Amino acid sequence: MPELPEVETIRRQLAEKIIGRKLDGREITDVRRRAKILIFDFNDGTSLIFHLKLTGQLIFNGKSSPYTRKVFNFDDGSQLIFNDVRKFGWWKKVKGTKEIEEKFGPEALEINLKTFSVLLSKRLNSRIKPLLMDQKFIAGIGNIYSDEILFAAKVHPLRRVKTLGKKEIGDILKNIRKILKEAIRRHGSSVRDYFDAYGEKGDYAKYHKVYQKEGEKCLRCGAIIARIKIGGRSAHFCPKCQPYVNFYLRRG
DNA sequence: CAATCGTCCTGCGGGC
DNA sequence: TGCCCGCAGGACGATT
Repeated sequence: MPELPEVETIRRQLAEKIIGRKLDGREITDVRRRAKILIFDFNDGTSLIFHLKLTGQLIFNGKSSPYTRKVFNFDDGSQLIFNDVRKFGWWKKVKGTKEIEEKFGPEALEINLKTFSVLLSKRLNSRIKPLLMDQKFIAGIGNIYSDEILFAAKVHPLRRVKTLGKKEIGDILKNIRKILKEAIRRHGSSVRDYFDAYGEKGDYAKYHKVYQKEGEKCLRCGAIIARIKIGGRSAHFCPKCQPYVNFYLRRG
């Protein structure tokens, strides 16, 4: 479920609520995010890290439910509830976060065009959608936003990197920034289980243009949105706006 | 290096 | 109506 915009929304909300509060006597000094991982730093140098995977929720002063897997009790009586229907999510205490943070590629909202281009040039035979979702390549993008980004950039999800022109690479990066930022502004996409740290839904799903729009008309050209499987995952795209190109095109 | 598949787990919605 | 099957936003490891 949660991709970068959803985790970032939760991070911002929790930072406001829990920095300065204490868990078991240790004070929270910072709430950070790396890729889709949420990090609470404590004043003793330890950290508590979370991955929400598909259905995890972290709700401040929420009420517990049959899907509550953990309740974190702050010293002042407030609570943080971890719900997780499918139980794929996890949390753990660590002494430092360096090792974990180094596993990921650059943050999607921090990478510049030069770095992005250099990284792409090392993966010329990869298909673009799975690559954008590869956290070791670039961190924070999942299935929803990769579909939306590629639609906005007019790039077919199966295109191999070596067939992409400079303009297309620039358009992909521009839309990574644009779409992720807009989604953060809308508090993320509530497709099914996602709720923010206040237990409220994000608004961005209603701006999705291709994700879960199979059979609907493309808002840009009127063609019918298609869905295919790529490595077991659904990819949604407009076959007319995002034509499949299997050879190099010189495009400015 | 690239791609696919199985795996963790539960609920929901479509189709019959 | 009711049941069964396939599918779901993530990510890892094994295999080819």
